[in-house]
Amino acid sequence: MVHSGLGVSENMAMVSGGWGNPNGDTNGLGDKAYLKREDEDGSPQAGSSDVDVGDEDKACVVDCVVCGDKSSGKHYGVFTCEGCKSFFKRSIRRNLNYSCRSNRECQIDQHHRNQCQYCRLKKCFRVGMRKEAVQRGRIPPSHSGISPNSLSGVVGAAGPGHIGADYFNGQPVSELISQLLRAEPYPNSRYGAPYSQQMQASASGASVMGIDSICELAARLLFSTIEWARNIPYFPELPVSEQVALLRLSWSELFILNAAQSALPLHMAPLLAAAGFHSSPMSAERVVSFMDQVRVFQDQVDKL
Amino acid sequence: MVHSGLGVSENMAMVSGGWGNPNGDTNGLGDKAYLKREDEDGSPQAGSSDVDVGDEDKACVVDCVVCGDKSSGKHYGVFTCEGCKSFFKRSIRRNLNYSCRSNRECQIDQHHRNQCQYCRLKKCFRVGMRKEAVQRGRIPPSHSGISPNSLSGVVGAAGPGHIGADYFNGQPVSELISQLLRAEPYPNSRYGAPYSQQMQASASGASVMGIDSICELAARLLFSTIEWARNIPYFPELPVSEQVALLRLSWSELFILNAAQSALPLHMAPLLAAAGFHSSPMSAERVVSFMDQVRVFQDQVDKL
DNA sequence: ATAGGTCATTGTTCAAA
DNA sequence: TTTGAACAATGACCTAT
Ligand SMILES: [Zn+2]
Ligand SMILES: [Zn+2]
Ligand SMILES: [Zn+2]
Ligand SMILES: [Zn+2]
Repeated sequence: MVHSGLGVSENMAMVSGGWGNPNGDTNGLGDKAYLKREDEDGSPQAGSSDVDVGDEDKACVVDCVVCGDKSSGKHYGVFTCEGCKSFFKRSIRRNLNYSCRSNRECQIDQHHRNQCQYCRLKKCFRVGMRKEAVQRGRIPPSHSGISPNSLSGVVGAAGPGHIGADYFNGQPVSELISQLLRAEPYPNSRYGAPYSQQMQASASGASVMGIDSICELAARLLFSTIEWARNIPYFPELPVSEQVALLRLSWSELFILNAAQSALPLHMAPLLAAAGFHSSPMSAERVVSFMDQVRVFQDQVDKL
Repeated sequence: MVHSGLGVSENMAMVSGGWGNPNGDTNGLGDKAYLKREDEDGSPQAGSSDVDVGDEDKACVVDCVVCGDKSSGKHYGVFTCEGCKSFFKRSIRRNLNYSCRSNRECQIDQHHRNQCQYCRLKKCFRVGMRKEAVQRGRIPPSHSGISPNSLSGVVGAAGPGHIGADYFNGQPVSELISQLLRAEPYPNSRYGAPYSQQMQASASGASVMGIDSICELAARLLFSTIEWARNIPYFPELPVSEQVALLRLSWSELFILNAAQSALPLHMAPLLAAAGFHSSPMSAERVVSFMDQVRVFQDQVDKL
């Protein structure tokens, strides 16, 4: 990899592109200019190659145009270091607005680049970094934040001391959370012991539940959900008609959530497989009828 | 179909999917392209894609069937862009398994194709990209590196550091290996094209094969296995009674190996699930009978 | 024409400041 | 919380058959 034409500088960007003009992008057509591998040697006429390293045999590295640190290639249009690259990306992604406590003339170099974010971003734009080259995030943030750690931290709010002053409807929030935790069913109370054991055996691949067991489990889970709702703070105070209306609207979502919490099989294949594993002989009509019900259930799941 | 009060506007569509675009999008074009409804059933032969803007009669260029970007020709069976081509190749080569953080219904277009790898690969299969077309990497001109060490133990006299000098029954080992390679069936010859595509769609979760397709596939696989045996060196020279005896003793193992090579579903659940997905009405006796056969087959698999 | 490969430039991650 | 070194993914351009 010999980048012969190393004479790239801020002047170069202005001359060659013309589209270095930042805001005026009329956006005529699909501008997927990012990733496009540009031709080196943009303008052979550049007789006055300005800052070019005169000895291309010795130094193939180019310094960061923003801060002078060692660059790791071109980023968003110009040669920059990893730091300026990440700083620029974060600033654009989150649309951050900085402010300078001085005269907005802070000098940016490797050792002072973190002194003033405003002037650092300003220099990023000045040297030609293109904000439209910053793409959007690829993988959405995995909101797996319901880890028990976070819960315990909130529940133990009495300890740290700086929380606990919040009230909701006259009750401290910590007490409401405690009520919600108490409403949470015990792991083995939802299903009878024999069913829990069957589920574990099934999960380990030893056996598969039969149709009757699955129906029984679903019924128990539904009752457990209703019992859970009756323990939610302020829920029992509602008129019964409202309680029923709320449950009718949300029972399916609650069912799926609780099933997921209990590792109940939700997919088509395991449920349908159960039909094949019935130990006692069963009428063919019963099996097919069960399958139809499973299919209807799957439609409900898909709509969530 | 309830989901009444979600109040999702087109601007907030992406946000509801779990990823909040933190700011006003910097890409100037306010495209609502993701509102476009995807249709595209499993007919890959549909040369006329849905994204044409009407001037397809004039423009010979065809857009990427997956994301709508400029396509650079047919890749793995359909017109795709370079990005989707490389993405598909990487996914198949490294056997990558993605997961969707949303409802597995992410819209794939040029600007959002990197948002969800699961849904991008799913759409690749939906539009008919064939994973068999992804080769194993550049085949070496002479002969690949099937390590002769394992064979050298049987053949004996394996000098370290040289190959090609070993003989077996008067034939060079390299020639025998070549015969074995030639005996290997082509990826698409084993099943008819429609069945291969059904298998892909099934693997991607789009649909599930029916009972008839599975039985047909099993029969084709069995015939293919016998044809393969007939091309093994020295096998045809055996007496026919010996050939039959060998096949009777090993057909089940060979069947499982070939099925694994072709990613044929082997587990109970997918097979039994097929019984629930038969589109045309079928007698209940037929379904139950199929399940019994699946159970017998599973016993054979367990004995391996 | 369509396989495969390359690698600059994007993305993300996560200790350390 | 912000920074930036390290690693992975993407895709425009290229060669081979
Ligand atoms: Zn820098
Ligand atoms: Zn400043
Ligand atoms: Zn594409
Ligand atoms: Zn998705």
